[in-house]
Amino acid sequence: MPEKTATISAKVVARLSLYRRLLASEAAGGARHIYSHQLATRAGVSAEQVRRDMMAVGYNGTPIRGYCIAELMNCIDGLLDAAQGQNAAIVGLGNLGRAITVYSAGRWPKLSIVAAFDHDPAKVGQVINGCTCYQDADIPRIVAERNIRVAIVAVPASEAQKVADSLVEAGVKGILNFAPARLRVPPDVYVENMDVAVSLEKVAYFARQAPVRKAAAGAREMGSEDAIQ
Amino acid sequence: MPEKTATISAKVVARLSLYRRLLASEAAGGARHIYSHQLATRAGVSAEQVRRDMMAVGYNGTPIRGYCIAELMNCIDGLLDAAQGQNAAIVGLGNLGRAITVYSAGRWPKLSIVAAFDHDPAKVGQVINGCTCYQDADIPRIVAERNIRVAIVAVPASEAQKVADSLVEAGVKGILNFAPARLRVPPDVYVENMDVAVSLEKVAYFARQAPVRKAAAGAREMGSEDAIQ
DNA sequence: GCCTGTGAAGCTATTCACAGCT
DNA sequence: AGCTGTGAATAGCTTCACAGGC
Repeated sequence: MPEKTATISAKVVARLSLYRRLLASEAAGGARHIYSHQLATRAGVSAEQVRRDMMAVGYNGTPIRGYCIAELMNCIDGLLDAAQGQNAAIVGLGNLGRAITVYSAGRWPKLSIVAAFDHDPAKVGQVINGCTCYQDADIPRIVAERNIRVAIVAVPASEAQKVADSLVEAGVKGILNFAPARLRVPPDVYVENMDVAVSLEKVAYFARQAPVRKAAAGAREMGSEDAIQ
Repeated sequence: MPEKTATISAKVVARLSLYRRLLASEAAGGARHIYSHQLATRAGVSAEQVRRDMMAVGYNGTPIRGYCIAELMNCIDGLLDAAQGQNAAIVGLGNLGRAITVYSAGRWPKLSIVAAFDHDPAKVGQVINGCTCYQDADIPRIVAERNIRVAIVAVPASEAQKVADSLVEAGVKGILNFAPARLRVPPDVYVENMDVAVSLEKVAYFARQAPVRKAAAGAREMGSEDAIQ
């Protein structure tokens, strides 16, 4: 088995993360086994999709009881979690940064936000759920000291690139970017954009495309989805 | 009657939204025209991708100067914006809800968050950037009164489904969901999940793959839509 | 040259369909 | 019966490659 680990696609990783959370909730409810179609329903995907993903993780269920929840969770843990744990940092302690920091605290055994950074000196020294806020100028030092490879960027768009540069320079290899800006990073750095503006416009667009209910006699804004161009 | 324009795919809509923002910034900088490769660089996609998207919107540039920024923006506006404007609501005024509300205020001419809801009576009556907070029990009334079709869910996972149900019941057709839960909604309601936990685990995973990854493969992804569903 | 627009090819992701198991 | 695992087919998305224009 000298074969190198085939890297799993981003979509599969995302679903595995979701499955894991759903499985934990099932386990907490006392369930021991689960069928692909059950997990699929909870995740909002098809049963075949779930089974394909099981192929990707290399876990086999049995036709008789489906998947053993505990085993499957272990299997997913083995793929998604760093064996020795990972440290993360967050830059920007506005409302958004605080929300994420609070939400993340203690949520993962193998991944912790261990440092926060902000430009505002008034925030430096604050401690949120055990995570200390440092001056943003200290990014290079702290990131190196704590061996931080994962960062969350929650600063205004105008500062995002600058922040990303210093993070990357300090050794960060993955960035979760909430700033409404596209970051330029070297090809070995993974960036995931959480662009609220884009997503909201998308939702607004598809909300308008929603089929008009037949029963409603007086739907009033019939013209609105007429296409442009 | 003329057949309605084939609905544009979610990915294209997401990129158009991004293009529009980038174009606005270019226009603010005094530019009049832009080439596909320039827009592509700013958006982090390929030039061919940009040209394909132009086909989707039905806008033509010229080989000599590329795309006229003003015309292109108008064209995208015509596709993404509701002619008569859209009202949105946000449920949950914790750190995250406040961050989004503040960020969104006045950002779009054709889309506004006109109401907020929270379970906590202490928050009811607060006004954030002109957006009043109501008791969550008032969702049906206010959503109907203000003709709200778009909603942002920023409540804890345990309450998300309940909130979604009342929103949908009141007529909402699109939901941007920040709660780490999968919502069950009728098929005519569009849901976009912004799952921070999933995205952060994804980033952590690929940050670890970084040393092994081939340098040639740039991380190109759009938004969070490649999540599940 | 360097641009756009686009058929065709290439990839990736998802679903279909069914063999095999218990 | 109902399940899993998976080849095959399908659908969707992105890139290639090149024609056509200035």
